[in-house]
Amino acid sequence: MPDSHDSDVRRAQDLLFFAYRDFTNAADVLLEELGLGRAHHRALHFIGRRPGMTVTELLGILRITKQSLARVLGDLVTLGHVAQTPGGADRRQRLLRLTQQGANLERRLFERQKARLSPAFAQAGPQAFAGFEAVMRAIMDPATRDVLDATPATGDTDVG
Amino acid sequence: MPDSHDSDVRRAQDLLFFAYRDFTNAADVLLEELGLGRAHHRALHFIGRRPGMTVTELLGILRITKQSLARVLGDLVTLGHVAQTPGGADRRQRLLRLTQQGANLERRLFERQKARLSPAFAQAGPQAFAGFEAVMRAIMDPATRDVLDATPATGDTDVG
DNA sequence: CCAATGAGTCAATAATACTGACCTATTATC
DNA sequence: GATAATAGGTCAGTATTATTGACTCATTGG
Repeated sequence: MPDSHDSDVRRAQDLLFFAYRDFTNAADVLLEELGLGRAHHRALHFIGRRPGMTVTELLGILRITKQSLARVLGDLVTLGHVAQTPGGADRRQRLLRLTQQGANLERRLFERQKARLSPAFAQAGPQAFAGFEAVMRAIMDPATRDVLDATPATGDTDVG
Repeated sequence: MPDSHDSDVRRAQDLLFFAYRDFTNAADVLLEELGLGRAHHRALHFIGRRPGMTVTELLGILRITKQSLARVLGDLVTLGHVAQTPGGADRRQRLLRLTQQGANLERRLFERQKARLSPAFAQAGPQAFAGFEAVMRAIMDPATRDVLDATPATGDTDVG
C-alpha cells in the first residue's frame, strides 16, 4: 500500500525527467552545428567550472570510464578547445583548461541554457530558487554535495 | 561581460547535472540485475503514469524515434511487463498498459528512487518542495508543462 | 628499488539512439 | 468509393556514448 508521500515522489520523477530533458535540449541545436555531442558539452562545462582540474577529477564527476572520456577529450584537444598542461607539484597530472576558443564556445553553449533558465528563475522568484537549490542538494549523495561545494558559483571562467 | 544572474545559472547547471545523475543511478543496480536499461525504466514509468496511452504519446514524451522505442517496448512486451490492446474508438491504436508483473517491477524501481527522494523532501521541507516544483515547471517548454499537467500526481498505478 | 598512481591506449562489445525507406490496417476526407 | 492521412510496425545501416580488461609509460613516494 502506497504511503502518503508517494504522490510527491511520482510528481518529482516527472519534474526531473521533463525539466532535465528540456534543459539539455537547449544547447542541442548549437552542438549539432558544431558536430559535437552532449558529452563534449559536459566536459567543456566542468573544465570551465574548475580550471586546472585533473583527468581523474573529471572522470569522477562525469562518472564515465577513462576510455569514454578519452574520445571526448581527444576531440576537444584536437579542435583546440581544451589545453592540457603538466601539473606543477605532480608532473604525471595533465591539468585541464579551456583555451580562449574553448571558453568562447562554452560561453555560446551557456547562453543557450541561460536563455531557458534565467527567465524561469525570474518568474519563480528567489524564494522558489532557494527551495529548488535545497531540494536538488538533498537529492544528491553526500559525496556529490562535497564535490559540488568544491566548485564556486561564479559565472566567470578563468582561462589559463 | 556576464550579468548578475550568471552565477545562478552556473549553479543551476551543476545542480541539475548532479541531482539528475544521482537520481537516475538510484535504480541502476536493480535494472542491471534484470538485464534492463534506463530506457526500459522510463517506458515503464510513463506507461504506469498514464495507463492506456498510445505509442505516439509515449514517443512524444520520451522524444525518441519509433525505431528506438521499438526495441525497448518489444523487450517489455516479450518479458510480459507491458500489454498492448487495440483502441476502442480508433482500432489502429495500441493502448499501452502495465501488466500486474510490470506494475510489480515498476513498483520495485520506484521504491529505489523513493528511498532517495522522500528523505530529501522531508529534510528540505514543504516550502522548499513548492519552490522546487515551481522552478522545475518554469524550466520546461510550455508544451511540456501541458503534457505534465495531463498526468495526475497520484501514486497508484491503474493496471488494466 | 619498487609499489602505487596518473594518464593514455588497444581491442572488443553493449546500449541507446539515429535516418530513411517501406508496409499494413484503419480512419477521415473529397 | 477512391484517396489521403494517420497509427503502428519493420528493415537495413549507422552514430554516439558507454562499457570491460589488459597493457604501457612516466612519475611519485615509501
